[in-house]
Amino acid sequence: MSVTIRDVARASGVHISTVSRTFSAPHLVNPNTRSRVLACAEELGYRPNRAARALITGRTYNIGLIVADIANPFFPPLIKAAESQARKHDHHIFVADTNEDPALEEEVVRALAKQVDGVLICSPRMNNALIEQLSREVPLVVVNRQIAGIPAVVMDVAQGARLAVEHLTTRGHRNIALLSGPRGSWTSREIRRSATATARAGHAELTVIGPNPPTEVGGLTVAEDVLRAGASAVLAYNDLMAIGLIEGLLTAGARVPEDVSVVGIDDIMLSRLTRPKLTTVATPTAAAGRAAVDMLLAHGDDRRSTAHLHLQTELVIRDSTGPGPGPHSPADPGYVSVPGGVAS
Amino acid sequence: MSVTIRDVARASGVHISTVSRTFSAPHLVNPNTRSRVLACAEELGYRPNRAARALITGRTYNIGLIVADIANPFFPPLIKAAESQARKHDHHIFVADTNEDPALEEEVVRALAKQVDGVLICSPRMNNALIEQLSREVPLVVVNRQIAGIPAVVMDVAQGARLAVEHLTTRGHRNIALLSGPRGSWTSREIRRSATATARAGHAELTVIGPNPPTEVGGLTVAEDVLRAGASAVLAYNDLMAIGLIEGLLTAGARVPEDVSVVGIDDIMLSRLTRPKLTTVATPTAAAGRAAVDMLLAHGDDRRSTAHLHLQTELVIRDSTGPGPGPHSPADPGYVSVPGGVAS
DNA sequence: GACAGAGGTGCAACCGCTTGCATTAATTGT
DNA sequence: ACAATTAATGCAAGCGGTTGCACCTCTGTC
Repeated sequence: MSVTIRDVARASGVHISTVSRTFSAPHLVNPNTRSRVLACAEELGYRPNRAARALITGRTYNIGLIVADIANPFFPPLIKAAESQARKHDHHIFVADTNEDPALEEEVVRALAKQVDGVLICSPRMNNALIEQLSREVPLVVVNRQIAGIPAVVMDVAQGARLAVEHLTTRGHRNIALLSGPRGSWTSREIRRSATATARAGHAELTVIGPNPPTEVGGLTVAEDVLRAGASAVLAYNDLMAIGLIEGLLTAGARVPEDVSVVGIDDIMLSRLTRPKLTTVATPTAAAGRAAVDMLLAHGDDRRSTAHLHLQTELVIRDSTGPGPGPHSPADPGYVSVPGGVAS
Repeated sequence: MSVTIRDVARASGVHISTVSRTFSAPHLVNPNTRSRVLACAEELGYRPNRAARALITGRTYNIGLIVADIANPFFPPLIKAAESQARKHDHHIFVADTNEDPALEEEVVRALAKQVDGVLICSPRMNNALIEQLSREVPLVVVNRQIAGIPAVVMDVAQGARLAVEHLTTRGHRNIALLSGPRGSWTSREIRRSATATARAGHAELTVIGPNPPTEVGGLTVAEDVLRAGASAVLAYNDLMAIGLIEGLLTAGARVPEDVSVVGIDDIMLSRLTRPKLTTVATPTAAAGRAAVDMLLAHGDDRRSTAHLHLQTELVIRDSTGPGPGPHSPADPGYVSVPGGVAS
C-alpha cells in the first residue's frame, strides 16, 4: 500500500542502499543518480519510514512532552512553543497529560521512552529520586524543577515571589496570605520559601493556606479561609487560583483591591481580561518551551550535560492590588507598572 | 543498552517467538511458561518496542492530532480529551500546531502519516479536495467540517448561531454585525449561512465583517467597524474575538451590553470570567475530542466508514447581551439562562 | 497399539531501512 | 604501463519484533 524504498529503487534502477544514501548521505552518491532517484521519489510520493530508520539508527526524531494538565492555561503556550521549536528541527512531539498524578507521570515516561529521543517533563509532581532513575532510562529535561545532575529549565519564581511580596509590604500590607499549590510542586516550595523570607524582611506576617489544586476552583474554595485569616493581601500559586479567589471574595462581599489585594503568578492570557485586571508575576513560558527543546536536542547523547537555565520573571502591576492598612514604605519601589492592554 | 525481547528470551530459557506470543497472543503459550516469561520481563524492565512491532503489524498505536493554534483556548480541552481517550485505548498522541496555515496542515499530515494509525484534523483550513486526497494516504477523521465520504465530528454551530441570532432579534436588535472567522473555515461559513437566514426571518439586517484572524486582536481591531456600521448587537466567530471586541468597544467609549450586545461562540473558560460575563454558544469540545478518537479507532481499517457525528450546541445567556432599540418580540424564547458561575 | 488431534514451542522469513564491507570502474602518480 | 587511490554502487546483515509453518509430545479413541 505505502510506497517504500524498494519501490523507489525499482523505479530508478538502483539498489535500495543507493536510495537510502540519497537521503541520509547524499555526498556518497553520484549527482546524476541522486537527481534521478529524487525525481522518482518525488513522483511516487516517497517518504522514508522514520520508525524503520529509528530501529537501526536509534534516533526517532520524536520528543515526549509531559504536562500535568493541558487545559491549564499555563501550559498551552509552552506546548506551542516546544512543538514549533521541535518541528524546526524536524522533530515531532508526543503530548501526554498526567492529570496532576505523579504515578501517571512515571508510567507515561516509560511508555514513551522507546519511541522518543528524549522527554520533557514540565512541572513534575513526582519525587526527585524517581526523576533521577528515569533519566537513566531516557534523556530527560525538566522544566520548573532543579535537581542536581538533571538538565533543567527553570523560571525564577523565587525572584518573582520576592518582587510580589515586596510590592505588597511596601504598600502597607502587614498580613499576607499565601495560597500554595499542589503537593509535590517544586515551584510551590520555592514560592513559599522566597515569600516567607521576603515577608519577614518586610515586617509582615505570612499565612500559608494549602496545598490546593492549582485551579480556579482551588482559589474559589479558600476565599473564606482568606477572609477568616484577616489577610489584606494574597499571593496565589498561579493566576487561575488568583482569579478563582477574586471570584470567591467578590461573592463573599469583599472588594478587590479595596479590601483585599490579590497577586497571581504566570501572567496567563486571562489575567489581562478579568476585572479587575490581575497583578501578577509574568513567567516566560514560551521561552521555556523553546529552551527545553533546544537543551534536549543539543546534548543529545552526552549525558552528564547538567546545564540549568534560569529564566527571569517580572512583576506586572495591574488593578488587583492596592494600598494596605499599614504605613506605606517611603522607599519608592520603582517597579514599572505595565498597563494591562492587549498583547501585540 | 535497552532491554530487548532477546534478553528476556535468554533469561527465561525460551525462544524469542515465545516471548513475543506471551505479550501479543498469551493464549498460545503454556501458563507456566507465560508466568516465567512475565517474571523475567518484569525483572528486566522489558517493554516491547512499538516501532519495531509496527513495522510488521502495521499498527503504530499512535494518533496524529492537528490543530490550528494550541494557544487558542478553544483547543486545549479538545486536545486533553482526545489524549485521555487515546491513552485509554493504549494509544499515544502526536500534537501538531499549524499556525492557521493550510499548507502546513498538508505537510504535517504527510510527515506524520507513516507513524500513526490515523490523523485527527481539527477545524481544517485547507480545501476539501486536498482533504479527500490525504484521506487516501492515511485514515482521517475531521473535526468541524463536513465532507462527503470523510468521517467527521461536527459541532452544530449552525443551530448555535440560529439560537444566538434569535436571542438578539427577539430582544429588539435590528442591526446585527457578524464577525466572521478565518478564510477557509467551514465553521465560519456555517455560522454565516445560518445567521443570515435567521436574521432575515427575524426582520433584522446582518452586516458581515471579515474575514478576521480568530483571536482577541482580531476582535479588537474591528471595534471601530462595528460602531461605524451602527450595529446594536454582534455575533462573533468565537469567544476570543468577542472578548477582544468588548475590550475595543469599551475603549472606544461604548457600553456593553447597554450600547452594544455581544455574543461569542465556544464558551471557553474565559467567558465566565470576563466582565461582563459573555453570552455565548457552548460547543462540546471535550466530547468532540473523545468522539473523534473513538471514530478513528473504531473503523480502523475499513475505510468507507463515512459516519458523521453531530454534536448539539446550546446558548448560554450571561451579561454581555441586553435589549436592543427595536420592539421586543412578544414570543418568549424560552431559553434557559445559565448563571455564569464557576463550573463544578 | 496405531493414529488423529491439540497444545506448546522453535525456526526462519520478513517489515523498511541503514551501514560496513566488497566490488567495480575511473582517475592519478610515477 | 601498472599499482594505488578514489568514487560509486551493490551485497547482506541486522535493528526488535511478528507470524505462518513444521515439529514434537501428550491424550484420548477405536
